Amino acid sequence: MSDLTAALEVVGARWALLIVEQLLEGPQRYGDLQRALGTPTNMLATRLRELEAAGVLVRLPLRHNTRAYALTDRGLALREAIDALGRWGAEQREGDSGR
Amino acid sequence: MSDLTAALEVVGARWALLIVEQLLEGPQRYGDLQRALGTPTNMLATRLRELEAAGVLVRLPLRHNTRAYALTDRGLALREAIDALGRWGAEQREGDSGR
DNA sequence: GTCCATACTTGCAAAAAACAAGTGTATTGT
DNA sequence: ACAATACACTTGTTTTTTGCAAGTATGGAC
Repeated sequence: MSDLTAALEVVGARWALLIVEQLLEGPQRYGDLQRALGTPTNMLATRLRELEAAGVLVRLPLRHNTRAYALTDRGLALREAIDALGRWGAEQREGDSGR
Repeated sequence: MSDLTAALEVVGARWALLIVEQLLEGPQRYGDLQRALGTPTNMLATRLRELEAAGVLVRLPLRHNTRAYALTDRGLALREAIDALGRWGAEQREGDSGR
């Protein structure tokens, strides 16, 4: 199993990288993520559970029954990969006319 | 739609990035990819069609009924992102004992 | 106590992926 | 000429994942 396979097992599922990208802007609550990304609520709940289990993020209890999701060091370390993919995606769109 | 979303629309599907990673080592034939990655054959065919349509790779006819798949410039430009994800995946595995 | 917000869960349908088997074309061996 | 083999796929069918809609649990605010 390659290093890339190992990475994709954790963040290869749909929505996973988008959730991490959103959290790179700072800790956010469930509803914030949902509104920002448009993720179906059951998928968001599932992904957050998996990413927490993988040590990418943690739940921080706020007041009442609310909590914030925040990236761990491991999660923050995805910034480089996310930026690289984002740059590629941007280049992609520049030359769209040709396709 | 963010740049990351644009990128994931092209290479976010299962197997897509693994196929590109494999082709970073040079043009290869269908059977080579299948053996190297263990991809189900119908999925491999589907992904190759999609990646070709997206301009990530091209089919090069060899002799007879064989062809090689080779990355375009756009495909080669994924190297940075793949390397970054691979490095993250490798770090991930170093600290596995804790989970 | 009623209303609202937040953070989910549950049930079901649709889409995607995996598995298994088969097809068409050319090549090699006899 | 004919059988056996290689290559690049396609075609069903089952299983898994995703999406949609609705409902539940908890904690204030009024």
